[in-house]
Amino acid sequence: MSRVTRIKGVADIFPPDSALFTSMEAAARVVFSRFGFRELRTPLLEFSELYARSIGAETDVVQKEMYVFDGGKGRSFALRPEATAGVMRAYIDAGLGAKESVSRLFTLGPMFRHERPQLGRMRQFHQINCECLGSGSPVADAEMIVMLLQFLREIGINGLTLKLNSLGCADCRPRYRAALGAFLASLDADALCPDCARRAGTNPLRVLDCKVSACRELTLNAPSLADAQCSVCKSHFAAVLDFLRARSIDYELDHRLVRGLDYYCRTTFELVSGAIGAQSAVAGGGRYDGLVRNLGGPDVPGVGFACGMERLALLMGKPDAPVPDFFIVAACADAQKQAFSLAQELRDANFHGTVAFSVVSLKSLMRQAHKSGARWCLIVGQNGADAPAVTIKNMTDGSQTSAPMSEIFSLFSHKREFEHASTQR
RNA sequence: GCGGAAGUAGCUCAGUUGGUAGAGCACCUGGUUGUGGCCCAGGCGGCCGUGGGUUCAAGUCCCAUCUUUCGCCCCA
Repeated sequence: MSRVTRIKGVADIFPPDSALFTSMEAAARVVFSRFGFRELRTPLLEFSELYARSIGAETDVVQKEMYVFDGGKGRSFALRPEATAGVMRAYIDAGLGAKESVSRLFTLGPMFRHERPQLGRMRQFHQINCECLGSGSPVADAEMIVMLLQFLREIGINGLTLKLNSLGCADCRPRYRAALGAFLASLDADALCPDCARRAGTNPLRVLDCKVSACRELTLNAPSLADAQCSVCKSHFAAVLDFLRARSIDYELDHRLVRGLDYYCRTTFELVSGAIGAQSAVAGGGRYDGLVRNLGGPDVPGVGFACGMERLALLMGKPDAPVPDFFIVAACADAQKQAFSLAQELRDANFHGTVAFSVVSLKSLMRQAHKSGARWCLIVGQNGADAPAVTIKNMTDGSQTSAPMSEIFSLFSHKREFEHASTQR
């Protein structure tokens, strides 16, 4: 019989990693709610158009990486490749803009992109996402970054590099884009790498963060994005930096930090790690002031970020496996029913533990008990058939005591006394 | 879409210029033992990813193909 297989790029998350994901989600809920953020759960499925209009029809994410399929009635559906667009759609749908001046929302869950999988990059991956809609204030930008760092601290991740840049706004960025395009066109035709030669026409800003050293040298003399910005953008960015310095937050200005999603403007930021392989960006975000209006909603500004849970998990310490309170073995097949019932009584009293299923030798069962890591092993029905007795063995020091079945529950419930009594023997 | 590496026991991997398929862990049985742990012995377990080719003979050499993985690209 052929074996069923897993789709490439999707993962089964087993312990201990599943515990990492659970604790990440718990920490996100705790920290973000301190900042007044509420959890929003959006669908995994949206009309493809949503992403073309928000992320950008020409971006790699939309053109090459999105899972698109026929939704019937001539509509095209897509599995969400990121969360921001869906949150904007939900915000508009619910008319939140008319109900509150500022909306603070977070969402988390799986995203889907058809890429070649590698370390820290899956086709189904998981993100934690925060969006603050309704304020253009630099305080909102700074608060996002502060909140992100506090969340990371909460899950034990420190020492990431915060990179910052400003992309300008709808007024000044097109001017810069044109100037940069003209500069790139003035270079030798084959001076840039093939990718950049293509990008120079489609998205010249992306040439700035090409990793090929030749391209980087050529663009050293390119017009400066910072200089080209209007005074409003400049003072906005200066204010953001000011707030960060007020909290002694270290950052690096990186004028090559150009986000690949078209909707970003003004502040963009990224947190990178040198310890998790090639996919070093752990979190990224920025401001997207025109986005809601472009999707047919009110003209509200917004700022947000996303962080990749798989990449965070690579940076987190592995948690200790939970230690069960007890492990029960039946000394003979006749005792299985009593072992089964005793285990359930203990679980009703909030102990946690397991029963050995197998009917192999007692020696083998005891080996399993040791492997389980349980502090106590209860051996049922060992002392003859007449009186159902239970031997309680302390797995740490090997001491043991026997008692009738009827007394075991109270004995075990008062574990402290029992522990004390067992050391007396 | 493009590169590099790797597919052998349930798991981690050895396998010499081609010559009968190996170890450790895990599992089972027995022995030993005042921690039924540890330790010792034995047992169970393999279409050597798949399909072709060369050869008296292929895990080993050649070709194809699939899968996994690390990169490029892109992104979190």
